[in-house]
Amino acid sequence: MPDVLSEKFAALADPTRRAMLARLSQGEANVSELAKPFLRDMSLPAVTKHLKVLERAGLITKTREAQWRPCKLNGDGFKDVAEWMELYRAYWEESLDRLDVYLKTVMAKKKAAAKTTVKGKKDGRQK
Amino acid sequence: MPDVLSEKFAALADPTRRAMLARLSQGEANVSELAKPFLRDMSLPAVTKHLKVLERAGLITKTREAQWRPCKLNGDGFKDVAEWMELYRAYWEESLDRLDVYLKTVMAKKKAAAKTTVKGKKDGRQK
DNA sequence: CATATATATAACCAATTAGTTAATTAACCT
DNA sequence: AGGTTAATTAACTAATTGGTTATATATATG
Repeated sequence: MPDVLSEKFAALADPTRRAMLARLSQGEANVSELAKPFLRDMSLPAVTKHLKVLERAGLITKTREAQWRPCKLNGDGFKDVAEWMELYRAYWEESLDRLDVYLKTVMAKKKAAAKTTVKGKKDGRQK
Repeated sequence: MPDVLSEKFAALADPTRRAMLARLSQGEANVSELAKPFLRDMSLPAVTKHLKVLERAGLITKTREAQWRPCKLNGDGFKDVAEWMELYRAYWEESLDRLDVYLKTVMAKKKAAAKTTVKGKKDGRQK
């Protein structure tokens, strides 16, 4: 992988790894703790590999404590991803606005329909 | 790819595709317009493939207009990615805070050092 | 209809990924 | 020293990715 950002996005493109991040957002955990929810689906070496991907991407840090390897989220590592996302905020918020507008129109129509119905016209056709 | 979010992150994990999104954030463009900056590095079918990845991930939409295929950003498609990122905002902002605190301490120390120097004590040692 | 332009598909290939099992390292505990 | 627990490394495999070239489709135009 050439650039940092691609490496991070690639690391995030896996539900197991995202679940691990979610777990780590609750606090530090060592490898076997992190592995536990996944050992039905995959082996421990697979978990080790996933953690290595997250570590190399700079999204977590792994330290040593006796035979354990406590991992924690590296908040700093999320910054450039977040920053990249910011570039597109306008676009998804715009579409939130559009949704908002759409919902308002729908509601307005429903209200109007309800009103006419109440008034006895009962012609609820749209369009 | 199983889940939507993984598909989106995977789509974003490529600098060519991110560049295409950047281009589309400036406005609609058809395939050959989008391809132009990359034709030194790759063929047109490669570009088509990248666009398909972005389209399947729901990050762009492609329409038809005669023999052209105008593409545009699908703002809506960014929402769930942004939403996922939000879950971690606290963590990267926390580390922004830590940086901020760190910088403030450094600055405070520098100022203090400068002050004592001005007062003629010229003992600028730190720590 | 013939041709040019814009784009997509097919068939293929090399590199990477996500997993496996088996073996290895490291640290602790009697 | 010997055993147990925690984690990693090695060697392998199947599936996916990102690219290729050659071919095909679709639309506009002379």
